[in-house]
Amino acid sequence: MADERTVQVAVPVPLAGTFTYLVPEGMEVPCPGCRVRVPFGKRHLLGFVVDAAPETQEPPPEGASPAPPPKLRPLEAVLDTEPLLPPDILELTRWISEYYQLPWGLILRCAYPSGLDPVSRARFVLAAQAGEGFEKVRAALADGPKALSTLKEILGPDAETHLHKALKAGLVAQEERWGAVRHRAGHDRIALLWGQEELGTKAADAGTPLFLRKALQALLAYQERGYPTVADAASRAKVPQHAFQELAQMGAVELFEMVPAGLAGEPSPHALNPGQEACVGAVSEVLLARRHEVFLLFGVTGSGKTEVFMRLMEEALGVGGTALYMVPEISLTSFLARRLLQRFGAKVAILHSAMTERERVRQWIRASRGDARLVIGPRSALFAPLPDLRLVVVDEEHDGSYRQNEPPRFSARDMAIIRGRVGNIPVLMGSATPSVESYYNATEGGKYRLLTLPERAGGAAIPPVEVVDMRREFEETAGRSTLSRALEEAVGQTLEAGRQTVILRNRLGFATFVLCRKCGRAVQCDDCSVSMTHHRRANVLKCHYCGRQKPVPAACPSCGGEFLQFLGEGTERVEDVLCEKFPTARMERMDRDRVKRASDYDRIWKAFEAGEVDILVGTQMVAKGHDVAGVTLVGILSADFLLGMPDFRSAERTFQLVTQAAGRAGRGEHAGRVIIQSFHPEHHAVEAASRHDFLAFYEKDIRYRKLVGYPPVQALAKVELRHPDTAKAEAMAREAAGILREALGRAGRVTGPVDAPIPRLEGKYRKLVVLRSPARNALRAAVGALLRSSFGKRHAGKDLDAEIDPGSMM
DNA sequence: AGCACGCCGACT
DNA sequence: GTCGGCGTGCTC
Repeated sequence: MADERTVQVAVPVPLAGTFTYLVPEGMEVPCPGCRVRVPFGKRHLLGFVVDAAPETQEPPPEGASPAPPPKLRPLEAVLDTEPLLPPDILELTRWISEYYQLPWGLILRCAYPSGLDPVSRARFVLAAQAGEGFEKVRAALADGPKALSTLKEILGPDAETHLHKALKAGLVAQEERWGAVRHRAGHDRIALLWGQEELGTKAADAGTPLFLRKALQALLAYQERGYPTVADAASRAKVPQHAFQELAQMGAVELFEMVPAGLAGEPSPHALNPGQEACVGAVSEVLLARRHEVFLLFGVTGSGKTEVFMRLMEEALGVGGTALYMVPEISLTSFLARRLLQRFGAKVAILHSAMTERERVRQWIRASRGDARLVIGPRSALFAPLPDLRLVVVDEEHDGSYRQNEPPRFSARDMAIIRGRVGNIPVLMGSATPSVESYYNATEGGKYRLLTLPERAGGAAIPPVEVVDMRREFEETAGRSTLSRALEEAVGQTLEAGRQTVILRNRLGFATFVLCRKCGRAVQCDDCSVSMTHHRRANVLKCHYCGRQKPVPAACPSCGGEFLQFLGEGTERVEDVLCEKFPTARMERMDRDRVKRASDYDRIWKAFEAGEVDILVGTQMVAKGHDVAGVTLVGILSADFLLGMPDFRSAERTFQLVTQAAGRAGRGEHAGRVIIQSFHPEHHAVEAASRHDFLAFYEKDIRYRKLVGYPPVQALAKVELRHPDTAKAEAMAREAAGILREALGRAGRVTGPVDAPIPRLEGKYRKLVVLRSPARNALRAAVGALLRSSFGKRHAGKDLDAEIDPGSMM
C-alpha cells in the first residue's frame, strides 16, 4: 500500500492513530521497534516505528470527499540499528492501546526504562551581536555556548522565559545535541563472600589498614540485611567508597548491580503434595504444548502456591524458554526475593521497588539478551523483553496495585493475559482471595480454568476470628470507641505472653478533621471538596488528594466561628490510646508519613521481626507485609470503612483486606487470634471474612453484581470531564454523554452526567458519565467515537478522561 | 499534550 | 494604545 520509503510512527501524544513519515534519501528504512526522532508540529518527538496503524482509525466518511493526503515530513534520525522492542512487545502495546483506546505512543513509553532514551544536551549560543536588551543573557553567553542547566545557575529561575524570548528575537540559537543518560556511581550493591568469622578476624587484625577495618565492621553490622549499596555502607562506615572496591579485590565482597553473577541456583528441595502436583501437571501440559490458556490458582495462604509457581518456572527454563513472574510489589530483602535468588541464582532479574534508573536499564538489557531467564517484578515487569517467553505468572492476582492509577491507566493483570495470548503461552494467576471477576471467569464465565489448593501445607491452623459489634460497644461504653474492650484485653494478654500484635487501621477511617462548632463544617481544601486532615505532630492541615498544606486556622473559614473542634480518631490518636493503656509496650507506626522510601519499610519490618517492637500499628502496608512468627494477635479497627464508599468493588476490597490481615496472625508455632471491629458485622464481606469463607463471599457478591449489572457480568467504562467552572463541566459532560449515547445506541446504557463522589479535585469540578454493556467491544467503539469527535479531540488528554474497565467509580 | 492563532477586556 | 486571558484548531 504505502510507499517503500515511508514508515508508520507512533508518537507519545494523546492522539489516536499513527503518523506517516518519509525516510530521507540515503537513510536506511528502519524496522518496526526502532526509535526515531521526528518533527511534530513545532516540536521534535521520540517515536517508535510500527508496522501498521492500529484499527482505531476512522473509516472514511461516506459521501464526503476523502481528505487530501497529508504532506509528509521526513524522519530526523533513527536511534536504533536493531529494534529496541521485540515484535511481541510491540504487539502487546498495540493490544493495550486498542483495548483501552489509549494512544499507542503513550503505552510504548511505559514499555521500557526511560534511562534508555537519550537526553537532550541542547546548548544555547549567541547568534547575533546586534539588538537591544537581554543584557544578562548576552553576558552569560559571551564566553561560549552553555547548557540550559548551567544558564539556570547564572540567570536564576527565570532563565527559561528569558531564553525563550531571546530565541524568538533571534539573539540566541539552540544547538541540539543528544547524549546517553549519565548514571551516578555508588549504587552498586555489596555481597559478602567471606564468612562472619573471617570478616571478624580481618576486621580486628591490626595489620589491616584502618579504613578497611572500619568498612568491614560496617558490613558485619549489616548481618543478613540484604545487600547494602556502596554509598550506604561507605557513609555508615565513614570511609570513602573505594574502600569497598579494595575489599572486592581482596575477595571479601563482590560488588554487583543487581544479582551476584556467582550465585548458583538450587534445585527444588522437596516433593510436592498431590494438590500441588495436579496444578503443576495441568499448567505444564499447556506449557509444553505451546498453547494459550489462563489458569486461576485458588489456594489459602500457606497452601503452597509459590512452590507451584517455581516448579512451573523451572519447567519453562528447562525447555530453554524464559518466564515472567508478576507480583504486586517486591523488595530486595523480602522473603520471596531471597527464596527466588536461592532457587534460580543469577538467572533471575528482580525489578524491585527501590531500583535506580541505572539498575532498571541493566536488568532490562539482561532480560533482552537472555542473560536473565526469569524476571520477577511489579506492574512494569509486564513489558520485560524476555525472548521465547513460555510462562506468565500473576501472583496475588486480586491486588489493586496492578492498576496504574495515573494515565495511561491499565490493569497489568489483565494485560498479562494479553501477553499470554500474544505469545501463545499459559498464564497462571494465583490468589488466596481471588477477585470476583477472575473467580467468575474461572467458573461459570468459562474463560479460565480453575485450580484449587485446599490444604494449608504447613499444617498451621487458621486463626479464629472474633467480630466486635462496634455499635453495641459504643452504647455500652458510652462513646469510648477507638479500642474495644475485647481488643484491649487481648492486646494486654498478648503483651504479657511476650508476643507481638499487629493493629490495622485505616487513614480514611481514622482521620482527624477540624470542625467548626458554630456552623458544623469541617475545614476543607481550597482546591478539592475534601475535608483536610489534621496532622498533630506538625500541627498542619493536609489534603490527602492534592497534597496542599495549610496551618490550622484560628477561626472557621466558612463562618468565622472561633470554636474549632478536633474530631475523629486520628492516626496518631490510635497510638496515644495504646500508649496510655500499655505504657511499657514498644510501639511502631507504619504508614505513608513514616515510610517515605523502601528502606524505611524494610527497617520497620526488620525491627518487628527481631522482636524489638511489641505493637505495630499501620495501614494496608501491615496487612500485606511479611510473616512474623511472633505475631499472635491481629486487630482490625473499623474493618468496614470501605463499605461506605460508593463503589461496587468496596465489599471485595473489604473482604480481601480483612482476610489478608487475619492471615498475619499465628504464622509461627503459637496459635493466633484475630479481632475485627465492625459497624456492620452482618455485612457479607465482614461475615465471610471472619469465617475465612471466600466462596460464601463470592456467592453473595456475584449475585449482587448480576442484579445491578456490574463487572464481570457487564463491562463498564467511565468518562470523566473536568473544568474549574461547575456549569462548564456540566455542559461538557452533557455533550459527551450525548455523543456516547448516540455511538452506543442499543448496545448498552449510558448514565449521567453525575457529580463524581469527590466533586472537586485540584480546583476542578468533576462530572462522570458511565457506560455499561454486556459487550466490551461496544464500549470501546463508543469511547473511540467520542475521542475521535471534534469534541473529543478538543478535550482529550486535558479535561476529558475515558477509562475502560475502571478500577473504581471514584 | 504543546503550540499558535485570534478575538475581547483592563491595565501601563 | 498593548498585554494577556482562553476558546479553537492542528500536529504525518
